[in-house]
Amino acid sequence: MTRVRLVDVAREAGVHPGTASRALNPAARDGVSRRTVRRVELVAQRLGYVPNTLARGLRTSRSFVVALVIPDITNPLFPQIVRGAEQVLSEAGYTLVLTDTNNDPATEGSQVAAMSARGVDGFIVATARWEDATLDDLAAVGTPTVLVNRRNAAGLFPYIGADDRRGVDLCVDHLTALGHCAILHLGGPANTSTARDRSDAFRQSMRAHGLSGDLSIAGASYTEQAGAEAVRAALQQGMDFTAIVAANDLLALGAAQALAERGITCPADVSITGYNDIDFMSRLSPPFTTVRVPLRRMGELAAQTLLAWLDGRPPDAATQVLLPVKFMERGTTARVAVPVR
Amino acid sequence: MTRVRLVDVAREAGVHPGTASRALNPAARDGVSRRTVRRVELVAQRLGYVPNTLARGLRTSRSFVVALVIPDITNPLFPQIVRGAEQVLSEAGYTLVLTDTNNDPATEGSQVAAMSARGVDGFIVATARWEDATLDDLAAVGTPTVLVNRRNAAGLFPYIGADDRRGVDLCVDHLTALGHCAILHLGGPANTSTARDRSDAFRQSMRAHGLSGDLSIAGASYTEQAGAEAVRAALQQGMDFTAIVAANDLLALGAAQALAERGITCPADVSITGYNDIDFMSRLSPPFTTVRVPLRRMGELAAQTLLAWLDGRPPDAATQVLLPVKFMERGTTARVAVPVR
DNA sequence: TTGAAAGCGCTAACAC
DNA sequence: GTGTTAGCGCTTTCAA
Repeated sequence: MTRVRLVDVAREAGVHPGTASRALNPAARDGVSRRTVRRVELVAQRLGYVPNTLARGLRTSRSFVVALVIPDITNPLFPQIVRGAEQVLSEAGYTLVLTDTNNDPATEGSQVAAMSARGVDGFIVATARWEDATLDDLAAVGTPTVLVNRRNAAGLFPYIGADDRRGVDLCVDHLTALGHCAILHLGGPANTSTARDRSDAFRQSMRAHGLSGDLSIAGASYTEQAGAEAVRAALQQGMDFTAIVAANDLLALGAAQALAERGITCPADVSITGYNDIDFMSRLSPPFTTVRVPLRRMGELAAQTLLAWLDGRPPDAATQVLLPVKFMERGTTARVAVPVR
Repeated sequence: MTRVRLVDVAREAGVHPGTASRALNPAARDGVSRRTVRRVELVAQRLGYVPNTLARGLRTSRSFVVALVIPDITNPLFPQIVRGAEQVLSEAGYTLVLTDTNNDPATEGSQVAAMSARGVDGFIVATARWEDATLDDLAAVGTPTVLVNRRNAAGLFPYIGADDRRGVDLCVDHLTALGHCAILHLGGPANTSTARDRSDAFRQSMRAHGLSGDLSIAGASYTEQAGAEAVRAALQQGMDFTAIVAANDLLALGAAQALAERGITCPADVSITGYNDIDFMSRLSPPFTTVRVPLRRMGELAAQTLLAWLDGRPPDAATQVLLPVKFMERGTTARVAVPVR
């Protein structure tokens, strides 16, 4: 693969490999005469020398590789995070390895192990579950790790997320202002912090409005299908509601679909709010009211936090960054015609 | 990072490191007694031994890493391809590094160089341009490389794509059957094979129907914005058409937007076909008629082709796989009320 | 300022 | 069958 080695450059430049190494390393260059540096650089350039990162890594035990662990790249939420992280990392000379765990904890564990064996310098994890053995292992070993999007119970790693408390507040405020009182919460899968945080926020928000926050169901995963199934079950049970606060856009889409199957239209009969504002939410039919989360920025910030750590500036373990969110009203939420009850 | 080394395992098991290495390597295990194998394996397990992939790679000059080069992960086209490739690769024990070139040839070149320095075993490239210096370099070095989605002029690498000739035929057939004669082609950026192939196909298809295939414009990139800009310019020039065959879904979306700005609605006034059938195309407002391309399958096949190569079964350089496509009529194409001209 | 030498953790050719 | 030895390409003490 890599043809030209450092030895070749050194021989050609008439210096010892050690010297050539120093000349080419910005950090060690000061101990080398300007003439030598220039000569070595010139030869390296002419020969097309490309340092072998593996060998360097073996010696320095730094690989300049960061692993990003995500649950499902086809969920439009994650490409934004990936993009933000990739940008920051590659600018800093790091390479990003992507692992898609397919939402499976076992896959996640083995992938993380494989990455560790590869000697990645650190992890950005977007798959955190509330109880997460993989993260516990990582914490035990002390591998630099930053959580993004989801956090875990242990709280041993810095976390870059969004202000879900506020996001859900905005949804509930908006719906109650439109006259809704019977609001159903369509939560995310248990064992994710996003489900917990948003569902807690929902309950508190409802109580602050003097309403019961107990009308609540949960999707088995953050997918349209799970959202549809949960709402179908709710309808079958005869739950009564005029609005739904979904914990995620895909769940909201599934909810709308389940309602449509029963001839219940949105927003005429039921108002729905989503969460995240993934691409296309604004142009679906009907367009979806949702909460915009700065996904890209989250990816960037996670990468920056990790880079600082790798650079010898470990973050306070308690670091919890909650980026501001924005309510995106798109007319999918309507005033209640006949307030229930 | 990796704490337990092979030496530790060997010492603990009372054998030489070389023996331990053989015992743990399925390929070399036959030259070792069953008892030794078992003992070494047991010790390795107990100590939690994880082989250092870097060191192994340095020695064997195989990294079991494959790089996937894509232009923009936030374009919904690519996560599908990534997913397919990732699945196949990780099942085969390979790790996937993702590089997002942000549609920039220079970035692409430097990223590929960085990956080469990392000693990746091969590349899957989804960013090919028709004239592509990076690919020429890769070909010169002989690095195993498979093209997916886009191919290049040189044709030195196997290519996994879709049957664009047929896909465009289906669009033109459909529109002409509805009475359209003045059909505009909204092509992709020059210097991509997809733009060339689809635009060639369009011209031929139109001629086969006895129509002129010369009504054609092109987007500067495969984005909504570029599509909108191109169509705005076309309208300003006073181009007359009743239908648009777009080279890509995002271009089609941009086209619809530009038309809407002028009060031209779709499909009432103008029919549009997209290409790729990215997620959500079916649920936009209006839903989009488009051509479904088996993106995920393309990723899988590209990965399989590369793996076979890395496994010593190099593909015929002329390998060009064109997977079948499917026309997705969604009512966004309407019969012409008053055929133009 | 530069050269010499050792070694990161592993594997593979060769010897016993 | 197993031990010995050499070395992948690089960096980094230690001497000179």
